[in-house]
Amino acid sequence: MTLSTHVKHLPADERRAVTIEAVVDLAGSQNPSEITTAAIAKHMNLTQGALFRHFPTKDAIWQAVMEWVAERLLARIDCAAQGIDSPLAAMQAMFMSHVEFVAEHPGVPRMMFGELQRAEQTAPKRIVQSLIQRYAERLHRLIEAGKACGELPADLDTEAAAILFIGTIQGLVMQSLLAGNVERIRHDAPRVFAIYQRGIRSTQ
Amino acid sequence: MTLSTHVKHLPADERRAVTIEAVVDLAGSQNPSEITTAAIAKHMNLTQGALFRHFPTKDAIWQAVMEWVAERLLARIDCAAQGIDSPLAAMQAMFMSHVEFVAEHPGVPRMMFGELQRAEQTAPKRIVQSLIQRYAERLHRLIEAGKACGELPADLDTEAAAILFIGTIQGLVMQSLLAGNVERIRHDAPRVFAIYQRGIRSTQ
DNA sequence: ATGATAAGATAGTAATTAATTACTATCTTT
DNA sequence: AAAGATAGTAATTAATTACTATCTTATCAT
Repeated sequence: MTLSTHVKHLPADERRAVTIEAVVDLAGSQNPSEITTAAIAKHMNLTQGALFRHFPTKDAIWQAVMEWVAERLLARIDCAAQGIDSPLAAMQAMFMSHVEFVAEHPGVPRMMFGELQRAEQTAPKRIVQSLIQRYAERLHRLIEAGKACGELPADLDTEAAAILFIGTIQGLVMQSLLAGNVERIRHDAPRVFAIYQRGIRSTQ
Repeated sequence: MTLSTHVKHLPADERRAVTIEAVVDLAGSQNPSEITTAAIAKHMNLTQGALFRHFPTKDAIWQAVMEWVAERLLARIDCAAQGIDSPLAAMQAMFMSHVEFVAEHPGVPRMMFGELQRAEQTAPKRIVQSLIQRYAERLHRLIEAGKACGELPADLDTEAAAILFIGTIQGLVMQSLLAGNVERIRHDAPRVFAIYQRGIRSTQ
């Protein structure tokens, strides 16, 4: 009975999880700002109105999605960097795991960029801001550690290096949007990171 | 009389120019995908319906805006690089003039990114794609010239270097969206470019 | 001056959107 | 097995959207 394909009537928390999954999925193939509640519902075989049994507003859906993204992305990069002694190697592991995350969920960076663009200070926008801040903190710490152990030059501009780290991934995303090909990200990432790495390592 | 502040009843081509200006302006302070024809008209002291005297559809407005952007941006970077013998110095001049353009019109990179995100192949999206392709061509030529004259290492990954060049600017834009401060771009640009430059110059 | 015409205002339309409603089906607990 | 709680449906709402039809006004060549 429970094994039957009758997957309607999910418990509320599962339904919310499925909703988040649907939004992340949709954002991978269409402009996040054009995702309607009707489209979300259709993608998960539900009626549009039923969504509002689980979320009070559409903004609350976006909030839940961005919370999911923030939690998962930070967990991924933390896990990737864990146990790596060399700060530079840890940064590379962070970069690659971030890129892998983006390749699995290409809608993620577009959703984040889309939220940042909003003029009003909405809840989802604040979540993205805090995510990027926490991300930058991790980078700052690693870069400073790299200076301390001599892997990175002491006069390296920490803030600029962090900005460029994130921008590098944005560049890869833009390239994949241009080519209409998500797979490219995985292919280009090591090549682009190699240049970034030389940029922060080289003295003078 | 013509000197009076009564600037209603503009000739059609001037009205179109003012419309483009209004859209570029609005995109600097709000999500481009949320710019309505009513908002455009209000920003230029016109009624919403009057816009359609000069553009057949809203998409035609975006098309005109993106044509304006493509023309101006390419002209700016071409002008900046002109007469500079050193390819590396020319790239730096391109970068700085691009950043200056973005700082003057912060809506531009967001409009471009927004257009690229659209799933359908619209006219404005095609214009953006062609703009970035032409941009990348110029970068490829400069990088190859840099290799030829010995300013850049022969084994530098040209394509990756071009991707990173554009991504670097995207990173600056994202930072300004985070901080809600456009001025930051001008301040951060030289610092970030310095790292990029070391990345493409350094061998191994 | 005056009439032709280009440009703008006003007041619509149809379609789409997020959200709400009344009602029904299903699960869970006693 | 009855009863209450939870989840879903289908239809409808008000607001917003791009776009249009009709009337009015300004501009300019003659």
